[in-house]
Amino acid sequence: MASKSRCDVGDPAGFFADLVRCETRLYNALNDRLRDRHGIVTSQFEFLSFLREHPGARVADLATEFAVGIGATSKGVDRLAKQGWVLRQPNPSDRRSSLLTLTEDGMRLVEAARNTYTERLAELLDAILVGSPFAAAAQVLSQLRATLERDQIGMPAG
Amino acid sequence: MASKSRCDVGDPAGFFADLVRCETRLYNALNDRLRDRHGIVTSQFEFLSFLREHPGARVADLATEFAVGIGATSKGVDRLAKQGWVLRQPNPSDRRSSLLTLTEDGMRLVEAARNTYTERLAELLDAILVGSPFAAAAQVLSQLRATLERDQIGMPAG
DNA sequence: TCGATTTAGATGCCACGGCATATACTGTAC
DNA sequence: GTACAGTATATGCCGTGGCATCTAAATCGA
Repeated sequence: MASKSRCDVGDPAGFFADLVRCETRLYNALNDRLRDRHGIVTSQFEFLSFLREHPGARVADLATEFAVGIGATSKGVDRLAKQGWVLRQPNPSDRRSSLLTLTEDGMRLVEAARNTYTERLAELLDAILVGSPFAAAAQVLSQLRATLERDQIGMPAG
Repeated sequence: MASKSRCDVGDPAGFFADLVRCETRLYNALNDRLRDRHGIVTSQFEFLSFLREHPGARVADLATEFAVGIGATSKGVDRLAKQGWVLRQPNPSDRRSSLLTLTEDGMRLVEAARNTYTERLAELLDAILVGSPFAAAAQVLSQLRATLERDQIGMPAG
């Protein structure tokens, strides 16, 4: 029902519908588990995780990575800072921006949450990982993502 | 970078990250185009489109389909009704619920928006549809979606 | 038939993102 | 150096969703 796959070109609408539904449900399921165990939601985990891998990143870097508006990103960082997980340090080479780093608490949190996240995600995707052309799907999504990012498609205004 | 694809099981986290990023950007891009041309956003188009294909559906049917809370769905339907696109008709066999249908205006709107939607989506996915194992990816997503829906994973509370 | 449970949906409060705008700083032209 | 365009981000207003709660109606049990 979902993907009718006409011969030439596939079914973009069906593909996209499946994409959105999967994303929604997986995101919700991860939210539940992360909130339950660590008191954060997936979007917060993603911010923290990015900062763990990119210490000293700026607000704009987060906004670009996640295709979220700068304003929303700024507010999100504010909330993480208010919880004592993220530190804004003045940027010596540009006083308009701050360099963001995880605090000790933030580091501990993201390490713990990462286990939960990885584990839950493996559970959720387990059924699909075996006996499916999973690698092909991963490659398609990876390539699609790269194209969208290269062309800056879907970046919000603010 | 995105999907490192270990041999045995793939990279669930990378797969999911790509999934979310693609969904975000495609959704944003469709929002822009639909808002510009028809004054609605993708979530509204999806509701209207579902009602076109399922006249007489109830609020709970929309909530289940889109994995959105019942409360939020009720409010969304309210807004569509306030615009004169959706009609709530009393359900003769259960007075707690209403049967939802599109008005004439709603039908005209969804027909027009569907062209925009399909066309823009084809543009966005065009690069990926050629020269990629697209069918395999579609199949993986379709199967994943079916599994998540069967197990009612990721349904919000309200 | 009547009370208890369940179900459908509506509503209130809150968190969060989009967008527009304001603010502070930077680089550039003169 | 000073005005001016550009950049980085912070803030305010609004729309929307989650969750908890409320009501009405259906269903179940004795």
